[in-house]
Amino acid sequence: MRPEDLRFQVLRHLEQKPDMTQRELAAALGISLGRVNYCIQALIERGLVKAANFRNSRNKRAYLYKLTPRGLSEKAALALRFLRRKEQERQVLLQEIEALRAEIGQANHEHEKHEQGE
Amino acid sequence: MRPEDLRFQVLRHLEQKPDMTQRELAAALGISLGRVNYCIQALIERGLVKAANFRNSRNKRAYLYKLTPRGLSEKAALALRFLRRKEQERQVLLQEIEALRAEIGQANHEHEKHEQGE
DNA sequence: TTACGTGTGTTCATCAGTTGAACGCACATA
DNA sequence: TATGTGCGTTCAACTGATGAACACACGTAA
Repeated sequence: MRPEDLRFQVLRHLEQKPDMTQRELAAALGISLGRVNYCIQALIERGLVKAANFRNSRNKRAYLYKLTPRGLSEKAALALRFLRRKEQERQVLLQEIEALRAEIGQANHEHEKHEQGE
Repeated sequence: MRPEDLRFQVLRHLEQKPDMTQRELAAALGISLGRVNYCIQALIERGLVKAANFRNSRNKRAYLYKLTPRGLSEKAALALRFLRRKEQERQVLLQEIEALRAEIGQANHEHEKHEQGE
């Protein structure tokens, strides 16, 4: 997972559920705790996320990770780029698949017809 | 790139062009020379590829990498698995894309209509 | 109050994977 | 012979990810 994609996914999750712990994020994204921590620190450093105290004002731990206005717009921009890239990846994949089918000599395009149509 | 995918791509290239050098393979696959060497050694070890002397019988270098019968069948099996996985990846990608579109709120399905149809 | 358990963010030694510069070798050529 | 070229091979060094261990701030119960 690219750093850019990771930032996007973290922003995405935190917007919908700001009280996620770093461990929960790590599990949800399938990466390590250390990497999540590193990513969140970067987001805070950039001013895209603000760590608000949770439960008790003097508690330095157990944060609420709230997206700042800049964080929201950054997340929207990342979403669009992410989407565009995924669309392109899907197109590339189609070409690879067709090349493979031709190479294998299988005429099993019937598979596609059972997928969700386009 | 997964080790399995790398083995497949190497077999694929060598079948079509057994006189490729390791440097050419590295460039074609976008990976390092060392990794190609490691992969080819593994293929030879498994008996999927045989390194035949090229140009001159006493020359230990400049091999022809010929696929053995086992190499051919292994390559065919890998191709099928590779294809199946790519198809699945493409399906997953479609779901991600649609989820993103819903999240972004864009109704730009028109994009698809310009792609190669299914 | 005190002591303990729990869950948090943080740190960092360790590891697995990759790289490509450097090397030894076998030619072709002069 | 001497030199240049291109090959496969090696491996020290780099990169990025990991998760065990840690310090801390609570809640809870003795």
